[in-house]
Amino acid sequence: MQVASSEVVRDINRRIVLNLIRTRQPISRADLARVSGLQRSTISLITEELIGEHWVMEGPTGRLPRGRRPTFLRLNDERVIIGIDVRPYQITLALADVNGKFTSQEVLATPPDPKTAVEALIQKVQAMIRASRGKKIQGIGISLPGRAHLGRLVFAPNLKWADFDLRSPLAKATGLEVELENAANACVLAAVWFDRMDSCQNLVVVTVSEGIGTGMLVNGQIARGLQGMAGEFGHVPLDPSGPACGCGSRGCWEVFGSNRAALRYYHQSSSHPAGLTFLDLLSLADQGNARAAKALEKMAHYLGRGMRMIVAGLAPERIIIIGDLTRSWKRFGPVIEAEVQAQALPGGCPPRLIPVHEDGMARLRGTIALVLQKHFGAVGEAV
Amino acid sequence: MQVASSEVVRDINRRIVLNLIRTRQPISRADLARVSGLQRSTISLITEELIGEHWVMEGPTGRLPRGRRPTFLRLNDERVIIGIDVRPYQITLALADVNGKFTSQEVLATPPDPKTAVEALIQKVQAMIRASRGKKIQGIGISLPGRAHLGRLVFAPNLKWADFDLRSPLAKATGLEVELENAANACVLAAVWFDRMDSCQNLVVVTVSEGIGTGMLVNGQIARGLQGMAGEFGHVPLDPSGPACGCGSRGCWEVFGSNRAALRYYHQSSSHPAGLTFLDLLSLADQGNARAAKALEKMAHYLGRGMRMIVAGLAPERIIIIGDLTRSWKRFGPVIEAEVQAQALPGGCPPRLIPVHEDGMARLRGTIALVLQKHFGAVGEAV
DNA sequence: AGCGAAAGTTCGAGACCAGAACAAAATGGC
DNA sequence: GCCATTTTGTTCTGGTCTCGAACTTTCGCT
Repeated sequence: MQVASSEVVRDINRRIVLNLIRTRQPISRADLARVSGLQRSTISLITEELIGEHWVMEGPTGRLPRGRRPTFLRLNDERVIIGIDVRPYQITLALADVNGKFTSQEVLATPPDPKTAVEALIQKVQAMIRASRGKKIQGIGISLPGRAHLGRLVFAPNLKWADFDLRSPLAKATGLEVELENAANACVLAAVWFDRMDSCQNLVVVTVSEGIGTGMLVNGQIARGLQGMAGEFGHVPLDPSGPACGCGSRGCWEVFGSNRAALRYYHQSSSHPAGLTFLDLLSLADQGNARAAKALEKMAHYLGRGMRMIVAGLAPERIIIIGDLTRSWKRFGPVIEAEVQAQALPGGCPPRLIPVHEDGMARLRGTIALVLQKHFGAVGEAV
Repeated sequence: MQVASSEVVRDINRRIVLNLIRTRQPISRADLARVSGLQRSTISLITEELIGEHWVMEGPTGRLPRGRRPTFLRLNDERVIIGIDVRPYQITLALADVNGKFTSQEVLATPPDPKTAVEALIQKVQAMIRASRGKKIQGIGISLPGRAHLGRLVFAPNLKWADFDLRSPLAKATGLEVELENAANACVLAAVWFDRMDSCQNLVVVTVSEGIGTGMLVNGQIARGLQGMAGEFGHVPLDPSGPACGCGSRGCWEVFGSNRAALRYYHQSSSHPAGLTFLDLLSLADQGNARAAKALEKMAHYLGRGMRMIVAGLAPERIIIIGDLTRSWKRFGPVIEAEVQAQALPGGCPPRLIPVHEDGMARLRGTIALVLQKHFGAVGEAV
């Protein structure tokens, strides 16, 4: 029940204008008025405010067949954001401007416990703050291989960290706002904010690596559920008598459809030296190894089968698939597509499957979006 | 990109006030100011407007230990809504006021084709309009055993109607706005609007009868997905080698967890005259029939197993279960609860299971809410 | 009757947007 | 070179809305 006043009107329109500048830059005030529906006078006042706060800069003047030349506006790239991608074995820190363009990046090994991790991060971030003298840092976004709620890491089986408050110490030591988000959700944010998918109100990201993670956009908002635990489709049992899963159950989707599952299928059918990676398996299959191909096909089949839950339950417009398997999409695509098509009920149309290569940037861009939405996102919304 | 102006502010506050009156009636202007945070002066202006439009009425005056007596405000029950619940074998029409209190109700057999159904409905509705002389009808809400999109019925396997535009002819003939909604979603709306569950932002309704339907509230909004097809968890295969389902797949959740499934389990283990209903089966079990009990337990087990998709995927705060099975909750509750508990991952807390007896009113109240949300719901939201 | 207290109203100030009028800047024809 | 035309961007007025203070009304209590 957030009551509205005049200032709310300005806040709403301000965010609309800021977002239009973000997505259409460079753009003139006159064009902003046309595309937003606000009066030119109002646009002038709002942009004046935004320029005064260094969110927006005046750029070069344009050129038209007739009339006064427009002065283009664009986002001020002096405002930067720190993105941190925490993964089981390495942590990446990066600095990006508000356009999501990265300017620096560094990597460190993931410490075994969260306390030393936070200490290391504080060191690195403070160094970045010193290095980026002059540029205004808007906040820190963190992507996690698990679930965070109110700043605390509450569930991260692949990271062997205990329940820990990550936000407070970082925020305190750096004086910056810190936002935590699940990795798959971060990928959703990246898609919505930087891949021009903001027209799509219902999409799901499925990340496939050691496990399977899902991030959901429902009605244009991230679905987080109670304590941020929504999206754990990876731990739904497809076969309760299947192999044990790290989560305590048996036969979870990720036990059958993850990279690890494919390796297991392969090792079952062929005794091979351990230490084989999933990328090795892809290579083997491409070199004509029938057993490797069979293992991958089995994995693809189960991946598709699990996705039926998502297709039927959420009816998303698109499903974005992220993981090393996209490197061999010719192999996986048709199998998954067939399962998804099989799920399409009469009347509904199946989602588009979009494989996205894992260059490690999706999550990082998501962390940037995480901070951006605080300033650019709709008013009541936590996107 | 809906731009804001002063009028938007009034619209927002107006809806807030209207909703506060709805949920807390009778309530004085002073209390409205206190609870909303708006100034008393503002409340006076808004309530004056609402009284002028006959949304709100002044009621009796209250009594306080000291000071001037407050004049209570309440919703004007002259504004009424027509709710229609379409089910495979019967259609219920009802008239309710804005408080969701029903004043009349009538039933007709479901015609075999949508065209004659619409004609019959038009007749009935026009009669209701004539009968409710003086009262202002706000619109028509319709609950369907299937999915509707843009006024067209697009998926209704249990109703044997083809794709058909239900909205236009009804709206045209009656001059009223017509809203269509899936039955499970209608139950969600009923819970949110009339059962004081508006504090709960994430809940799922599971309806169990011939099939299994689900309605989802995500971030306080109904999740409809592309073409309104979200919520068809009932047609996710739990076992792809299971019995065929009406949807074309095999081994869907509803093939294992519906009333029909329990009857099948029973008939497999004991040759009994056909024509046995699910309620009969419940009675048999209560009378000590071990095979009936076994069949119901199997159904309960699968119901719970399918709910793991919902628990893991959506992490709702509550799951409301509607259907005849709630009459024997002592039998079903523990089995389902066990499965749901098994799905709770460390860090997350499992949803509360709430059995709701199927008195046929949940859907009807949902149809009322469907129309109410047009006037009472948040601004941009389609709840 | 008079006082205190609470409800409800009135009124001026401030924030904001719409729309019209205006100023500025560029093009092209004469 | 000059002026009409066109487009951008600014200024100003009027209207809507909320806030907050002052005010009126209507009770109970002494």
